[in-house]
Amino acid sequence: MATSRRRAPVQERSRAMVEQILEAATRVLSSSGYAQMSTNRIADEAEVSVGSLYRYFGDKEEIFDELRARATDEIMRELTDAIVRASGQPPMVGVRGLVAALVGSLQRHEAVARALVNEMPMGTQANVLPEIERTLAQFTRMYAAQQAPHLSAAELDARIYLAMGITLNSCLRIALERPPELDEDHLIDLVAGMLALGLSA
Amino acid sequence: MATSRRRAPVQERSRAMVEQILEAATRVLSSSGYAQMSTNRIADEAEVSVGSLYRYFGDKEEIFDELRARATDEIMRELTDAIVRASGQPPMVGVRGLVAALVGSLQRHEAVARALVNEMPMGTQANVLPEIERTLAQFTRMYAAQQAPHLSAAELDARIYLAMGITLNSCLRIALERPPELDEDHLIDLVAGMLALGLSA
DNA sequence: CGATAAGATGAGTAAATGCTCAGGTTCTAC
DNA sequence: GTAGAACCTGAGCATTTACTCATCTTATCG
Repeated sequence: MATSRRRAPVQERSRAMVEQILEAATRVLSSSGYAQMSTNRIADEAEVSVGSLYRYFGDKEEIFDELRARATDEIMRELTDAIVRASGQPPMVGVRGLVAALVGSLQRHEAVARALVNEMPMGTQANVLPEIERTLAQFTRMYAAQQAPHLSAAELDARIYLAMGITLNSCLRIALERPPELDEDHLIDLVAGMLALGLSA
Repeated sequence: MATSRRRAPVQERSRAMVEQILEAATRVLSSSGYAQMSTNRIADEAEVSVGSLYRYFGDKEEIFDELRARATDEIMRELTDAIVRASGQPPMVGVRGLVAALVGSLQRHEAVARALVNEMPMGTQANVLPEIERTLAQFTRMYAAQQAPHLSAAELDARIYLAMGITLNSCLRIALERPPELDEDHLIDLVAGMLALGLSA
């Protein structure tokens, strides 16, 4: 096991420090991007020594991993909530709710989302946020099977593959870089509409 | 002008070296990604001294810029060809031709495309390959205005915004990371269909 | 040929980065 | 109170990176 030198904080003092470090990391990430997110810089920003940082994080990536894990958890929670709410509603309303939930979640985790999308080594958007994509794909498969039962399995796979990319990409763009003259709600409507049409037509 | 220390090669010898450097850079980029694409590594791979490299390229970015410029030029040429061919054909055939051309071009410039999408600092896919996106947007606007003249200007803007993201994202994914069990031509059909529908419906 | 420009070299520099460790402080439990 | 654990510090090491320059070689042309 312990391939990492990471220790778990046990006293309140150190638990607070871990939080400080993660907050500082988010700030650095947000303002300067992943490439500039060095351990020295994070320690500096957190007003903590590098040594302390390395007591609780085995290496640089573990810090980012923790940020990603936390963001993913929250997004997943909001997404599954949206899926539950969607199940009781007419198809289009449900899909729209999902898209809106995803956009909102990504906005609330801008720093991490941006880093994942723009600057992470190895990983087109397919490999980004894999947990989220899996959950989304599961819902999409169910939805498509219901709305378009005439499609073959291979056909379904192809459409889901495209729908995943389109959903993530569109939601990311709406959340992170929408030009102010375009209305957010309307863009969400359009995406939901295209997805519903593209999956079943 | 000369904010860069770059010299232009005048003898055959040095022109060949510049090519060697660019080829080596592509190889490094392809095998290890943008972050590992250091000047020392490129010089090593090209079997050329760092000093020589810096005689013809002001800094690291200029090397990548040259790769990008060359790739962009070729992709642009293929794209404008496809647009010309599209103009004589029925709408759906034209759109399909464009999508196919883009996928093919991106495949032929895998290393650069991958670097641009995955690892370049600052730039979601909207800002990637801006020249290409501009040309594509121009065509799309024309197409949509013809096929769906009833749409307001704002409505058109919103749809083009989404269509650009979807087109680039889908083409990149089809070109760079399509799972082998999904048929490329069929995916292209689906994308073209969704675009046509999404733009006018 | 001989002079000058173009080309090529690679050890070396300065800065940045990831990470360590010897040494000190604070907390906890008996 | 005191031993021992948990905690914290920051100078500094090893490595990597972008980039320079003194020095040498090759081409051009009158």
